[in-house]
Amino acid sequence: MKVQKIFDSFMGDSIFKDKYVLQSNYTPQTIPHRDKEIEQIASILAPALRQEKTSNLFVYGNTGTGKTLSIQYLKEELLKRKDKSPLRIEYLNCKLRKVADTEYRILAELIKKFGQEVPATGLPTDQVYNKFIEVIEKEKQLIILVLDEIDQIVKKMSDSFLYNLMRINTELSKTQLSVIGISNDVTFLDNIDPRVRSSLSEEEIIFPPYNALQLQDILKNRAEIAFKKSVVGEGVIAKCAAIAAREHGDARRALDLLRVAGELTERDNLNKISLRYIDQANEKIEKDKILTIIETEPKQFQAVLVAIIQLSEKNKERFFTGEVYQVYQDVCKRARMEMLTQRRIGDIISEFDMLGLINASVISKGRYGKTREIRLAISRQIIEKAKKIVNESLGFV
DNA sequence: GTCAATTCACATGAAAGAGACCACGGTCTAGTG
DNA sequence: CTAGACCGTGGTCTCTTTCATGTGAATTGACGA
Repeated sequence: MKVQKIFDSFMGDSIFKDKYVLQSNYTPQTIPHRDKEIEQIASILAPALRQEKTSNLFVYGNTGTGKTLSIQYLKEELLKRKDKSPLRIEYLNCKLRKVADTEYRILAELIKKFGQEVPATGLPTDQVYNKFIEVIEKEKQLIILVLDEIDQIVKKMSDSFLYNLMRINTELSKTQLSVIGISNDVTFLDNIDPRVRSSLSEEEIIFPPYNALQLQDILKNRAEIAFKKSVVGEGVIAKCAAIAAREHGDARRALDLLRVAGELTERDNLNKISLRYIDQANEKIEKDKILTIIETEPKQFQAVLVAIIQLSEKNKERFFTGEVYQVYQDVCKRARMEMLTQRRIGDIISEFDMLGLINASVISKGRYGKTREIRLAISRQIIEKAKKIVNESLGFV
């Protein structure tokens, strides 16, 4: 039986010793090549141990450069050392949908961390605000608030929330609050209120991308714990590192690559990861990412995607917003669904651009107007799969 | 030929509506003593 | 008398629509050489 075989191979020797080490939520003991940054941050945060308010800090760097990891590490260390001093460090990721992407929800989440509950909705925001202040003022303490992906806050709402947050110290009598903002987009500092900017980035630290050699180091460290001996073939780590280095030095990417390559190897019942599995892994990651995005997208978005795919199939490479809208209207008619306005479709298209499903750039065709030039950014094989998913979900056959 | 004005086809912004969700407080109802 | 059911009000949140304004260069058309 095939099933038995599959299970057998899982029961038998795995090439993994501890796969968890390669997952993104794993916190390693050491963080290679980040000593300098960690030291800098440490010296900024150190006053907290003496009950002094620390400067607000803005940490910037691409994804997978160890920002979050470093902060988490320092958080642990600080809390270890704090003795009885009333220091609290709260970490909050502002990107998590449905958890912390509005002012209200962030406050609610923070209040929850301080051990109180607020309803998910229904209260006026300023009431939640007051509640938050009340909660943190209950006892004298020093609070360091870590806001990961802080750029999302500004993107989704205005910067007024940050402004309030920066100002909140004036409303506090006992407690003091400092903020650490983590972002992978520096440009976001440019479009926020200068007052907020200057107080948020009292201190600024940049995490540069890892280069290929550093990535190799990181991978080696983890691979030793993650895999059994002599599982990782010649050059495998170097290749993972090279691919990830090409993509902005993203360590998370490199680790994913290694993990998926391992999984694929295991699935083929081999006990040594060879180079060709890295390529496979690279494809698989890309494909999975795109397909899950497509799958989870709402119907209207899928309809737009259908339109884009149809256009790219017949009408050569590039096309424009207006064309997409026309085909989209057609798609809607066939699927018997409501049509959205062109205004909205424009937004949807730019969201696709952000997701990386398409490449779109605004161009001017002079006399013939200004529009977005759109190109599908999905490879052929994935398109077929994507088409299937989307057609099914819209009820086409 | 040169130069500014024109014009297109949208982009981009702001505001506001619709519909879903929810908390809160007041009123009504039925069950209890 | 009281707990619970049932409303109405007022709040948030998301997705949209409506209205308004912006925009970059090909085209046009007037102008001067």
